[in-house]
Amino acid sequence: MAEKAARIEDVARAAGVSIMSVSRALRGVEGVSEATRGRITALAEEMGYTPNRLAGSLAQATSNLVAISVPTLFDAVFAEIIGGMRETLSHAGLETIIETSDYDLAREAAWVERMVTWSPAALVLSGIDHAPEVGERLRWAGMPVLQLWDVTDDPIDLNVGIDHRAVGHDLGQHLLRLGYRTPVYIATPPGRDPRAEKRLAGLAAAFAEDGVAMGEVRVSAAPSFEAGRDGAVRALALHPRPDVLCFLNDHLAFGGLMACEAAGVSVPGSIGIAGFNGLNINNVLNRRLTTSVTPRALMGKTAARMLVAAMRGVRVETRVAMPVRIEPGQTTAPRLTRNRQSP
Amino acid sequence: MAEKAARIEDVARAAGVSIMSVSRALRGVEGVSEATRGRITALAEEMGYTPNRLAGSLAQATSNLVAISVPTLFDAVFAEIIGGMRETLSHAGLETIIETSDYDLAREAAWVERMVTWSPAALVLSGIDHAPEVGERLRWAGMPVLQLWDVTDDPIDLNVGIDHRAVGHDLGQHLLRLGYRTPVYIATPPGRDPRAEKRLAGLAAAFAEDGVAMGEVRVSAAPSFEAGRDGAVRALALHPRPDVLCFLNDHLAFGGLMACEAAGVSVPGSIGIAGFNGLNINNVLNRRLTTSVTPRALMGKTAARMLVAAMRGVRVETRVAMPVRIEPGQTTAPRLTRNRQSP
DNA sequence: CGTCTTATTGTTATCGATATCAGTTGCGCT
DNA sequence: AGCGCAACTGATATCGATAACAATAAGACG
Repeated sequence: MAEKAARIEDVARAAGVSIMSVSRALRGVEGVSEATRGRITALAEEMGYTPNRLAGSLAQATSNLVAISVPTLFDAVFAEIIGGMRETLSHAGLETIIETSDYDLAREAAWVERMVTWSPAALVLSGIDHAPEVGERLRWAGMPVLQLWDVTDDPIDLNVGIDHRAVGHDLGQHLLRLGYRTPVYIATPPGRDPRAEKRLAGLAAAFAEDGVAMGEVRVSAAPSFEAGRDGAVRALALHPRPDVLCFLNDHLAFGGLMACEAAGVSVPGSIGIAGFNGLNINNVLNRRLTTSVTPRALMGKTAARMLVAAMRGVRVETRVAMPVRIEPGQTTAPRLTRNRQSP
Repeated sequence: MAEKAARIEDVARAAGVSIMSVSRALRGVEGVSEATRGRITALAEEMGYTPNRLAGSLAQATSNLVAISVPTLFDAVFAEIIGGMRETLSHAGLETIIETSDYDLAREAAWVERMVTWSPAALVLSGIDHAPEVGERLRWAGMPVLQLWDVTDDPIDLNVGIDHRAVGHDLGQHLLRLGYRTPVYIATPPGRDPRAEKRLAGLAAAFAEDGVAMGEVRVSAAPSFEAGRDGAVRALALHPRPDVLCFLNDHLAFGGLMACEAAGVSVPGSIGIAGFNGLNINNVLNRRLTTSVTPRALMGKTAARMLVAAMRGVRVETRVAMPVRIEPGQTTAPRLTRNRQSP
């Protein structure tokens, strides 16, 4: 029948001890003899007892929940970061509760407000740009807070990410070295993804250092394959025609690649294409995109480790900027010669 | 400073009423005059009071958490289903807590065991195949349970999904109609994804009904672009060479498409490619794959609505099988004529 | 052999809310 | 004026655990 779940009191009664002994025995806390601990553990197992987390968390004023906010799960990037965190966290007995903020800072702030009432063991936010009240609220909340994916000099608490501006700048220098001189940046409208704008700023700065101006094409709101395709179509119609298309990320870049192919524009023969993230779709493309490979799984793992350490009161390093490697497109080398000769 | 968060008692004291009045006022429960309710609400707002969910859930023996288990988040499919649920759930004031089981039934079972101690408002499982103890445990747990993505005649409670065997069967008939006679199924090893095996069963059955036998190629454990590519390479080496490659899903199918392209095998001129899911990568491909479009967002939304209704005690329909549409590859039509002429 | 540790176990208060039931108060009615 | 009922409001128990402290038992030691 619908037998009620066993409570700690039931186990205590069955074992003929007080509930405190059961509590101590099952948590592995000292204060019970090994003999009774064994007896209690066996009995609890047998009765199918699982402690009520709500009660336990309330009493301890802290739960085993790690609350994570990401902008979206549609982008494999955040799924991979979360995947990277997962093993370490679950190994430490922590559950993850995930929010997708859809790049909406107000929504993120409201979520933070709701989450703290769950007394999470730790809180993870994506990026370093938040609604003003968030930092204030969390700086003194008592739990470890980790800002992920972007880096800052003034983190709320812990911080693991990549320097998006530097990534953009590196890509710009890479493309300049290959001889590109008419770059266009293709992305969704600004205001949504601050990281993308930082990359653009770095990219534009790198080109500007060589006196090269960068064009911009902004497409529909959702960063999708289709957006990349549409952006590329519009970019190809520009005069003068760009010699390299820099996309917000690999998704858009792939859409752009397809558009170029459809338009009969050879890649990278007559136009270069650069993305961002190093998604594994690139591994099977016959014309690989130039991209910046972000260490997503490692970033997640590092973040999780820092969090677990911080929960235990250990705080070795609080800021980690991870390296990003530029992966050249498969056939970008030939351009170098050709362009050096005829700039 | 690190001022403690306001508790209900603080609000009560400030308003000069009992904590019960505050509780009633803020929950919108009847039993307080509109005058005092207004005063309390304003004061709570001003003091930045947010009720402690742990305490509230413990007292009510039910939380506002909806626990969702999916096999993986790397596959956009489950991210989209969750996305579809999200709006409806958050509108109803529910938080979602997500687990990725990595297709491991034991892990799913352990998670269920842990989750029920959080007194979730509802529980969502992916698929209908579970460890034996799971159904037993949940059938009498008191909370709504929804099985997602697959359908069954004997659900634990609620069920929304698609009939994978029928999907496979439909695809088989579709491909037969186009004249294909040497099909090969390319997938990861069996035992991991029961849905994929059901689709295969349906597919093979459809071909068998026309006396056509189907080949099978099994590749590395992770269902990735690379797996599809590798599978296609192996399939192309078979004798006789298959005339159509049916992949586990669109990811593998895309990898396969790239492999064919690289091998100079024209698609769909000399070989057909079929995937599953109707991911939007297909929208930008210059050679569209044949695929079965699964209504992922709608499925999520439907599931969420059924759950919310069930929580309110309303139980209109408990089983929903959603339609799946076959989307023909862009240029499969010509094959029809050609193959009919020379079978 | 009595006292002092130390290990083990139990008792009571607490976490921050909600449920239940017991007062109050005000008002309509006869 | 007296009565009854409804609308508010509050006091107390409860949810199922943990924290802090008290009590008991078992050795150690002089």
